[in-house]
Amino acid sequence: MLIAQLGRGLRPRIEQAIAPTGLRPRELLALQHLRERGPSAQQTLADLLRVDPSNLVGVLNDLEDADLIVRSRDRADRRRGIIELTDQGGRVLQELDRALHGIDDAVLSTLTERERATLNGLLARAVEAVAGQCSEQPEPGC
Amino acid sequence: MLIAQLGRGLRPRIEQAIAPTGLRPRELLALQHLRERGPSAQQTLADLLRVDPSNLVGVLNDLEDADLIVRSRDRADRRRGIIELTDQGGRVLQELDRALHGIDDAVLSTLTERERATLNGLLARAVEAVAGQCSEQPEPGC
DNA sequence: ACCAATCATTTATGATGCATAAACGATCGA
DNA sequence: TCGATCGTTTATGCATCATAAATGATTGGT
Repeated sequence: MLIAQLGRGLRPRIEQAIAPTGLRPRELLALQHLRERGPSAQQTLADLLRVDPSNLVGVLNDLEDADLIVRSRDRADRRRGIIELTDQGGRVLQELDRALHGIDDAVLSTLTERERATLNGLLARAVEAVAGQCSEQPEPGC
Repeated sequence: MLIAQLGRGLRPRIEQAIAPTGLRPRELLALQHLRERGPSAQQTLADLLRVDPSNLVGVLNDLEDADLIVRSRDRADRRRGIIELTDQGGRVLQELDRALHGIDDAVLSTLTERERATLNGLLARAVEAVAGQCSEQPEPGC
C-alpha cells in the first residue's frame, strides 16, 4: 500500500471541504501558517508559501477584504508589513478543521475507535518526521 | 491528527516523484486505470477521469506519442476506440511505483517494520472503504 | 544630510491547465 | 435512408501561477 495513493481517493473530498470557504489553497495555507506562527512579517509569509512577494499582495488583499487578516506595520521598521489572523480568520480555520475531520470520519468509518487511535499515532509520528525533514530542506507546501 | 493534513507535507514529494516521467497527473491516472482495468474503451476512460472526450484526445495523443499506450478499434463497433497499455507504459508505471515507494520509506523511516505493517493494513481498509463509496457516487479522481 | 538598500506595491506579460461548445467524418442501429 | 453515437478538430474562455520592471515609503550607513 502506497501512502501517495491515498490522495487519489482523498483529493475530491478535500476540494469539497475547501470549497465552502471560497478561498484558494494558497490562501488557506497562509491562514494556517498564521495560526501556527502567530503574527508574521509579510516577507516571512512569502518565503513560507514560496510565493513572489508581488503576488502575495493579491492574496493578502483577498484575505483582508474578507476580514480574515489584518495588515499593520512593524513599529521598529515601518517598511515591514505585519500580518495577523483575525477572529473571523480563526473561525474560518475552525470550520475548515471541522470539514476535514468529517473526511476522517468518513474514510475511517470502518475502523474501530482503538484502530483509529493507533493509526493516528503512527501517522503523527510519520508527519513529524516529514516536518523535521522540511525544516532541514524547505520545499513548497512545508 | 487529520489525514488531509498529510498532503501538506507529501505533495512536494509526490510532485518530485512524478516529474521524471514528464507526464501530467491526468496522464498518469489514465495509465493507472489502464493497468487496473486492462484494455478499455476510450469512452470509459473519459468517464473514469471525468474528462470531456474531446480533451481526452490530447491526453491519449501524448501517451501514444510516448509509446505508452496503443489505440485500436473495437471490431464489433468500429466507432469505439480501445486503449491499451504498452510494455513501455507498464515500465513507466513500475518506475513510478518505485519512486512512490521511496516516499513511503522516507516518511515512515521512523517506524519499525511491524508498525509499518499495521499502518498499511489500516490504510488499506480505509481506502477500500473510500473506493466503495466512490463506486456509489463517482467523483473526480476515483 | 545624502544615498544605496529594503520592503510592499502596482502593472504588465506570458505560460499552463482545465472546462465548454460547435461542428465534422466515420460508423452503427433501426 | 436516417437519426444517433463515437472520436476528433477547432475555438474560446477562465483561473492559476510565475516572472519582470518600476515606484513610493522607509531604513541604515556614511
